[in-house]
Amino acid sequence: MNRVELKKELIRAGIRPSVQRLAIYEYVKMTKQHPTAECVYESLRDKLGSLSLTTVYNTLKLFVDAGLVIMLNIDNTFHCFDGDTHPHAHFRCNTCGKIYDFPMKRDYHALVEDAEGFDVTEAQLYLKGICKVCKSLKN
Amino acid sequence: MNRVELKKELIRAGIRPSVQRLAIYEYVKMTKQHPTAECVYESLRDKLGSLSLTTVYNTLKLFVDAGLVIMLNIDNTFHCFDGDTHPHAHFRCNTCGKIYDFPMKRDYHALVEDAEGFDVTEAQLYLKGICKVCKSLKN
DNA sequence: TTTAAATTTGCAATGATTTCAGAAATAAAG
DNA sequence: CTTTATTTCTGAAATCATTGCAAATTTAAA
Repeated sequence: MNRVELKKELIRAGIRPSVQRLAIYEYVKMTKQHPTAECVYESLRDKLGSLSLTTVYNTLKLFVDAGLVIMLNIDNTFHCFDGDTHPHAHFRCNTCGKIYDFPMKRDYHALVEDAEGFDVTEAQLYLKGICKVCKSLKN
Repeated sequence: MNRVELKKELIRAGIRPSVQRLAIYEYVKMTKQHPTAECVYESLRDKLGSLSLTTVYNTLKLFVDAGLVIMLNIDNTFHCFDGDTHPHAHFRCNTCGKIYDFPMKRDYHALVEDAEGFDVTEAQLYLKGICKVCKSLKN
């Protein structure tokens, strides 16, 4: 997806595409990582003339509220952001800290009983353990 | 489960059952709520002669590391604790903030693909939305 | 009882996140 | 092209759950 497309998405979501917002949106959508606000800030502060960490936080919150970006809470000490809003699980390696995307076979609805009367608007499946790489390094 | 049983559980887990530890363990195991550390502290400080918030944090961490208690990260601003270690999902109401337990039909393994080579030791399914009660209040 | 180890405590420090108020940029109206 | 209103950006300060630390207390063993 190119910058023009991304710009349209922001406008469609009712978000005015300022230079900073577009840059942040592009970064979050394009990276395969799951960056923190700090990470976004560090990556863009040079490319953009100026950028403040507060703006990054505000902007990411804006995106999350608009449903354009997902905020991950898999690590209790900080938040990560994921530009991929399709349903998928997240695995966090307890050794290296890396976060992996895992496809989900079924909708989370298939998992849960007794949800009658409840409006489930959001679901997160968090997995933790040891990743492939760290596991092979041990042997 | 009574205090004697709970005491045995702590000893079995290699945790010396001090007065504070046993009280905290009993509280977390018995309540149907999902209390925060602060909440545990407020509930027990009077019953126990003295108790410090630090002790509550330390003790809960001890229990979590021993696998006796689960730490929930469903709300990004604070942690809740759950004495029920059986696999189940958690629903957090965005309106009233209450956390509900949901039974899970299947193991989380049934959900995830491409987990070969990964050791998954922990899984949490977090659901968010509007609960039954808040939904009915709206109408 | 003495002694050493484990536990608890209170307070200070940490660090990610949020808030604030002013400055700058942008858009809309005249 | 101005003026005006609105939005956006910014750095600094504040917030708040959690942790670090060293002293005080309790427990267990000898």
